[in-house]
Formats: sequence, C-alpha cells, structure tokens
Amino acid sequence: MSTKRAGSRRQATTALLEDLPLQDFLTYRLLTLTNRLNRQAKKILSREAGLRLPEWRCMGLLFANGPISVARMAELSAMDKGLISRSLSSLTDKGFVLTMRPRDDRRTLVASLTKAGERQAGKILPVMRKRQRHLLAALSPEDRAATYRIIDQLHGAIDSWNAGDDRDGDA
Amino acid sequence: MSTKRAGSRRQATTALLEDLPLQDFLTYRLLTLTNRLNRQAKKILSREAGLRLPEWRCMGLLFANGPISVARMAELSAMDKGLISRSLSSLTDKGFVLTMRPRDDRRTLVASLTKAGERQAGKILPVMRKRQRHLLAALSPEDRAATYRIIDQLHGAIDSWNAGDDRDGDA
DNA sequence: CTTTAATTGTTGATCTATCAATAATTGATT
DNA sequence: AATCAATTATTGATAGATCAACAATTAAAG
Repeated sequence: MSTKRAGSRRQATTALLEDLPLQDFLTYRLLTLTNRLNRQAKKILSREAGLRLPEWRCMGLLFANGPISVARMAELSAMDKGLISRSLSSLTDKGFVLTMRPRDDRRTLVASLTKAGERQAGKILPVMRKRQRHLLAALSPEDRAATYRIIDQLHGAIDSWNAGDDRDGDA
Repeated sequence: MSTKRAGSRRQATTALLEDLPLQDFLTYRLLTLTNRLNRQAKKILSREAGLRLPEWRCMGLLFANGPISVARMAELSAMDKGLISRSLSSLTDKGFVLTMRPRDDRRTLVASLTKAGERQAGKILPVMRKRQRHLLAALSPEDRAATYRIIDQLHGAIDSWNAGDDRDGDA
C-alpha cells in the first residue's frame, strides 16, 4: 500500500538537481506512477470485460473515431503498429472487431467495432471515465490545467534532446 | 517525430470530461509520455553502457543508497522483486554487482556495486542527470514544483480508488 | 511499361512488467 | 523443541512494448 512508496519525502526543485537522488528523477516518478495506473486499468479490464490493455485501447479508438486503419490508430494513440495488429487479431477472434481491406488500397486494413464490440465499449467507457474523473478530482483546477501543459512540454523536451542527440529518435 | 503525436490540440479541463476522447485520458497521455521516456533512456543506456533499463535502475539505487537488500530496493524503487532479482543476476555476470547473504539472516541478499560497477555508474549518472535537467528545464518553475505535487496527488487518487474498489490493489 | 522507391500491415525477437508458486529461512506459539 | 506462520528471494508464466525484417501493394521515376 501507500506506505511502500518512496515518494514525497523531498520537494525536488532545480536547486537540488546536482545531487538529485535517483529515486527523485522525474522519469522514475513518472514511471512508477504509470506502472501503478496500468496495473489498475488492467485489473478493471480483466474484471469487467476480459480484455487486455492494448485491446481496450484499440476498442476505445474505434469507438471514438469510427472505422480507421492500423496506421491511423498508431498515429492517434502512439501505439506500435505491431501491437495494434496483434490486438486487432485477438479482438476479431473475440467478436468485437471486424476488419476489411478497401478495394482502392489493398495494403491498408480498416477496423471497426461489431455490435458486440460497441456494446462492450459502451459498458467499459463509463467506468474508465469515472476513473479519469476520480484521478483529476485529486488535483486543484490549476494543477489540472498544468498537468496537460507539463506533459506537452516534456514531449517537447524529449524531441529537442533527441534532436541534439543525433537523428530523430522518435520514429 | 513530434507531428505524429495526437496531443495538444485540446485543453482538456474538467468541463469537457463528460465526452473526453480517449486520446485525452490522463492515463493515455502519461502512458505515451513514459513510453517515449523509456525508449530514450534505453537508447542512452545501450549506447553508453550496454545496460538494460532495470539493470541501470538497480545500479543507481546501489550507487545512491549503498549496499541494500532486494526487498529494500523494491521498496525504494517500486520495482518488482522478481525483476530486481533477475537484474542483479545479470549485473553480477557483468561484474558490476556483488552479492552476499548476511549471517544473521540468510534469507536476505545484500547487493553492492563492485569497483567496476561504481565506475560505470559514475559514468552514466552525469548523462542521466543532464537529461533530467533538460527535461525539467522545459518547465516553468511553477510547473516544476507542480509536477512532483501532481504525481503525489495522483498516487493518492490511485490509493483511494483501489480502497473503494475492494481491497488494497497495490501490493 | 518497367524498374525503383515508399507505404502498410504481419511476424519474430527481445526487453520490460506483473503476478503467482515455490524453497529457504526466520519468527512466533504452544 | 515442534509446529505453524511470516519473510525473503528465485523462478516460471503471461502480458506489454519496441524494434527490425519481411511480403504485399501502391506510387514515382525513368
């Protein structure tokens, strides 16, 4: 439980950066946070629907965006196309997804939800939204706004580091 | 590269939560962020030292905290003890870590860095610190302070969700 | 038209993360 | 002491994420 975490005993500010202990590295902190979030989501999904995390993400994408290709799904979610491909396979087996190859470009694969898939997504989504609300409710309005800004700025920092590093590094 | 991300086209605030698109779920955003951060760290480590991510985390823990047990490492880093165990094995093979079982409790395994391990950690740490500085430099002082606060508050939200859910859910 | 290049999705390999089962040891109860 | 419970680390199984190699198809160049 919470007492097991190493977290908040130090307000790590820039001044401390010179000897910032590893446990206070921003990357560490974010990693342990998302690991816990993933564990939680995983538990919800297996309980509610017998779905795996990337499967649910695919269903959510299709539910929100309608029938789209694997490439488009990767673009929207930053998921790996290989992972998407495998997830769509298993979702097809489970009867939640239906795929087809458009005549005008037979390389692309367009996926869409079946009726059962829509029912399933409609059942899970409220739980997930409730969870999002619960998470965001823990933050002050200022921090809520700051959160998305911070995430975007960190993406920018990753970009610029990779750029200086050598070539792209994100693709 | 950056144009591939779906991110910042929307300032997701509480008001929008009712139909928050999946791509703007906080958990999504954090996940794609940490995935990118991990990719980056992985690249740095394999280039600089031929180390894997959890291996480096173990070395960093030992470098910062001195000789400690597997359980203590798990406690400090929120890593899985199994993952730590395997990492220590490979680090021992690589000559960076040395383990021993104290006479007073022969269940526990205490790990420490070898000279070579310390050299290696001393070589990597500056790069990693530089990266942390680079990331934090992208944020305003207010956002920097907010970041750690937000992370801690989200941990709290996870705790309370899990508590209401059923039993613990973190252990 | 034909060759070459680029795009799209699939698959295999490897690493990361989590969980559960186990063995070894220690601590507690009787 | 002897049994039972708790702790510690290891191992196996499975899911998740990344990368690279590949085949099929389409687009571009000549």
